[in-house]
Amino acid sequence: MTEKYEFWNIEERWQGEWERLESFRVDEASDLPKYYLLEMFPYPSGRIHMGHVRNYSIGDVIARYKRMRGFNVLHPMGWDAFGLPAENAAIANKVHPARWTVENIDYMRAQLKQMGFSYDWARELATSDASYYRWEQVFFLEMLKRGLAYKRNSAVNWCTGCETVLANEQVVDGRCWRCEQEVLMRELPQWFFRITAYAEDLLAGCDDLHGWPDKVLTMQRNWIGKSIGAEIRFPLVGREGDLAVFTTRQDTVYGATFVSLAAEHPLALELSEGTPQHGAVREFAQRVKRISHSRRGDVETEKEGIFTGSFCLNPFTGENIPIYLANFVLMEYGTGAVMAVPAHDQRDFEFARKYGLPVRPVIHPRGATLAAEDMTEAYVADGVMADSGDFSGLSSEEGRSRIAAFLEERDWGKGTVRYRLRDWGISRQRYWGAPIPVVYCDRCGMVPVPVDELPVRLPTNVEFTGAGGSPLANLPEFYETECPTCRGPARRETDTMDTFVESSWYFARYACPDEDRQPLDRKRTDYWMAVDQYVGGVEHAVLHLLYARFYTRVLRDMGWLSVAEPFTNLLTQGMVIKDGAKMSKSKMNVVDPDDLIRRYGADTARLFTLFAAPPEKDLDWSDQGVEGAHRFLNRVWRFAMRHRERLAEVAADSGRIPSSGALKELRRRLHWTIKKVTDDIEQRFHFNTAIAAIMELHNTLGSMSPEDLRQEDGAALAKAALETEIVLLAPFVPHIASELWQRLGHTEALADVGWPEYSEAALVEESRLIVVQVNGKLRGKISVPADADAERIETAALADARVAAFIDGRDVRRVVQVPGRLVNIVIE
RNA sequence: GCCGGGAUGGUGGAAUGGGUAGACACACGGGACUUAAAAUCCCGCGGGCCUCGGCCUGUGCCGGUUCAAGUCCGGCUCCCGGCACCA
Repeated sequence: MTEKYEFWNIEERWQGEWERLESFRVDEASDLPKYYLLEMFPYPSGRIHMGHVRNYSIGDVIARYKRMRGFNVLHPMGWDAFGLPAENAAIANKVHPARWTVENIDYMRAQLKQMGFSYDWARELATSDASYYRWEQVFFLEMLKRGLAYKRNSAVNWCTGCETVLANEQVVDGRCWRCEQEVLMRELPQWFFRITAYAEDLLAGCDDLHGWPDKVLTMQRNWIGKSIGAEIRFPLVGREGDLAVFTTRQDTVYGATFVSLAAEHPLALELSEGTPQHGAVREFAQRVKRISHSRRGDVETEKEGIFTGSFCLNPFTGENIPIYLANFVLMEYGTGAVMAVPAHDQRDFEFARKYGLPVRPVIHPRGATLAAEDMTEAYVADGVMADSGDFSGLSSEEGRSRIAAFLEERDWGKGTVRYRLRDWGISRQRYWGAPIPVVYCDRCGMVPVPVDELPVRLPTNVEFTGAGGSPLANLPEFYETECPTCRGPARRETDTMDTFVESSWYFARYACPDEDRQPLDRKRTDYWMAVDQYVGGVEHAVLHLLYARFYTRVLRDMGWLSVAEPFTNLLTQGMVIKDGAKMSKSKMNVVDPDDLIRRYGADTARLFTLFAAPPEKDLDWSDQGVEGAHRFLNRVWRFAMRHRERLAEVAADSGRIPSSGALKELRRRLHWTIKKVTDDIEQRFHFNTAIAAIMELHNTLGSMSPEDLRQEDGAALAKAALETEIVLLAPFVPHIASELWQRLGHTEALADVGWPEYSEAALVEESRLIVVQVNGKLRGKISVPADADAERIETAALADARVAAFIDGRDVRRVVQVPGRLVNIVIE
């Protein structure tokens, strides 16, 4: 009688074994080369979903594979534990965010253990622990000292209902996502990280990230958005001062017939002072300022503006040109003022036509001349400069560099570079986040909390009502404090940090999670960093991955790390799709990992998610596909159990060349499979084709004749094939593989077994199948000895009966050979 | 609008430096075992024609390069993702 595949017992037993033996615990005292594999840590939302199963299955294959290849593999797991959902749960269910978070972590940790992922649990961390965020407060103070953290007034989304700041993602159609009240823009003092100081470095660093997908690098480059151009100062008419504008098209400056300002521009109101339109200008500016950024940023919004009543001088043409406010000019980019060139910018063109401003073409396409009256849209391409003084006749490109030089010569401006990247706003008017460690004193102003008084802990006795803004701002026990400098009364900062700050350095903390005297232990981070392979969803292509790159540079400059780039290689996995849509509660298409584990086991769940698609593509969920994966594991199990006794009688041997043809084929396939699986994992993480290859090996093994199995050499080869198959399966389905390995009589842990080697010689076939084409079309197949030379193959091809029939006496013009594969006979 | 990525059987997907298109699996059809069902095993499975040995055709569409194109080049169509009034 053969025993059944009782996955529930097997999986529980091996998970217990790995835990008991601390099988995946690592330290720095190892002679093996290090390998740091990391998957993006989860937010403890309650339970794991299929996206997690996929992400962590992919990571676990790589971790287990690298271990078998002889690496000292760091594979940690933790929790991105601060964030809004905990607070919302507190409001809705009257559960404290800390308790909600801890309970979720406990449940999800158990789920991850049930999946059999090979984490070093000794390094587990949760970002909401003071033992984690205290170090973030240390970093903050250091950044403050270096001018990398600063506070300034900034326009924010303000929900009139909840009386709180909202992230851009929380504004839906200009309304609050939760209470649906109107969202307005409001100026509030906010904390920022000066990521823009690293814009050029972050951009240049992209060129060296050869292990990242091009798609992600492109997105990062676009996000940083470098523009090379010039700053030009337009002197104000009838008063002191000037207006600085930024342009990338200084070659069009002779066509600048007005200047447009953002509503937030410091001179916006001043310039209309004392003019009849002052009231109208004020009203316009206020109206525009209140519109949320998402709505103002809409291309469809009609271009609108108002004349300020003032003029400035275009220093190139000597003309006085009007100054307008315009709703499409952004204060955050450039200088908040643009020189308007209607003939060569589509927005300025529309604006000029609407308000009757002059359109003056100063760039002509090669071999043509533009006339303002005939233009129906702006000519935005490069061309030849005209009506541009001494610069006329130059190409746009040449003109740009000449004018930039000319600006500096005359001190009218200079060539300059601008980035779209903005400083990172990290203030959140929220409870469940890391407190920003500063206090405000009436006498001393803003004072950092001294390092030895850290951490500034989150208070626990908090009411969550969902109204009246941040709970911390309503808690005198928290914000009433004394000034560290003068010991007078002071008010504590009640903003907390964006949760993206925690996830910007957790990977470094995994190197030394128990370090309690300093944030990072340079010795240990130097050993483990950078992360050799990072795995996660592509949705983090910009935010998290850019913040982490920035923060790593900051930590390097502060001396905490030696590397500039945190992640050497990046694998972005696709989404899990069912019935044509991403799995989500609202779509009612969620498959719960718990159900899957209960019905089929973790190995089946892992196998299916790895087999159904290559990692970077979206994965189409299929219940029947899961069944299929489960059936395969059953087949492997039954085969091993059925032949266990026979195989125990022989020693595994795949070196010897067996007698029968079928066995020779099995031996060749065995070695080929090792090569195929190794290459698929090593070179491109294509686990689906690796698993397919193992299935093919199993199919060949399974169709072995009873006669071959009775033979000594047959049984020895079968044993080698089965054991190799189990070892190759180990990274994918570790429980069943471990169980079978043990049942086949091995005492050594499968995780410690080395990855199998293949023999190049064993791949060579005795005879090869050569495809014969006539004029590029498949006409026959011939079998030739492996060592046959080209001449012999050609002769054999021409002699093939079917091929001869197609040639049918016609002249052979040419014969093309692909060595060992194909012959193409070209006839007239 | 700009920047990426993609389109291959009924389905998910293979084909890695142009060289047998459809590996592996799912679904489906037929058969074996069974009193029956499930499970398992075997056979078939792009389309069309067929004298059953084959023949023609086929990788979104149109054209090109090549002895040879899913793969390279030019021009389209549609789908997905990101950014989006960035001066």
